[in-house]
Amino acid sequence: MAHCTPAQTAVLKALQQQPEPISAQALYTLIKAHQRIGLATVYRALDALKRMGRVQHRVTLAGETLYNAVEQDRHYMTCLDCGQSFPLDTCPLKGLASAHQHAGSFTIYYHTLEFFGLCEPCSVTHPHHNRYEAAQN
Amino acid sequence: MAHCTPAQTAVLKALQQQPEPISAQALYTLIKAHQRIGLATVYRALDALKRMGRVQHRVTLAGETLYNAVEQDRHYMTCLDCGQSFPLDTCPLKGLASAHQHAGSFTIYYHTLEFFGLCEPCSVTHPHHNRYEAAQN
DNA sequence: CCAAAAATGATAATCATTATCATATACTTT
DNA sequence: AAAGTATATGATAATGATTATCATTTTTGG
Repeated sequence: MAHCTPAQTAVLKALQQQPEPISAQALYTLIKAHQRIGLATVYRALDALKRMGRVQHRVTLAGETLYNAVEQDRHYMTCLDCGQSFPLDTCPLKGLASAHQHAGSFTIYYHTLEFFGLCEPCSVTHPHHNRYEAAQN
Repeated sequence: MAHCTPAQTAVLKALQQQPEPISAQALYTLIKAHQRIGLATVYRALDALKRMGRVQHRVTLAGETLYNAVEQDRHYMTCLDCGQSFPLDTCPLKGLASAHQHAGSFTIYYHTLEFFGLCEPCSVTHPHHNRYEAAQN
């Protein structure tokens, strides 16, 4: 197997058209509206595309797995309190050459990067001081 | 609820002693050997600690969820072919001030960062050229 | 100390994901 | 082009990490 199957192509193209990361189930529903495809096939295609370095996944704080095409290099700041993810304007690794091709003997296709903390509204409700040190005990 | 419960403390301390990220199930087995604790409690403690910013999770390519204490700021390069994760020596965001405290109005507690690609042995078996462009079709 | 609230442990339930298997499709050989 | 072989697919059953449930225990606050 050295090329993309029709199903994998359909999955990749659908992902490339998504404005936001999407779940496997939602992707299945989306594609199924236009062509015959099985849920298992969507999962298999996603897995294959992941291993090809074309698709990446991110698991949210709530445990949901979301997929996106790797060329959509998007990063988020996720609030630990309300769970909202705020997209960053640019990739923080922009200036880091090693992030984009090689690190030592390792060939890099893509990276994942996310920040976790408190958004402004939540840090007012739950001041940094109390929360962080409370967990220290 | 403004402080750490005994179970949460046990979970956090166990995590802080782990040389590597660990699964919830393995953590449960580990702690249970020393004290009475339920599996559901381990999961609840992990979730609470995650929301407190003390614990983070990472989901491997194989779908396994691993947890670590956030002070163990470790990053990996993961091979898409063999699935092996190679730890980085230092945090690539070391020089990025915004990564460690504030980004705009967002208070940052921790970040996750991982690179995906091919390790040297696998890139010999599966040259970059063929794999990447084959998926372009 | 006591009532109320929160956390716990055992275990059943959930559901995203994967395994199974018959069939379809793609690839290779004749 | 046909036949043989290999791979992928779709429907659906199975899986297992994780969460819900509930009686009980522990913690909190007055």
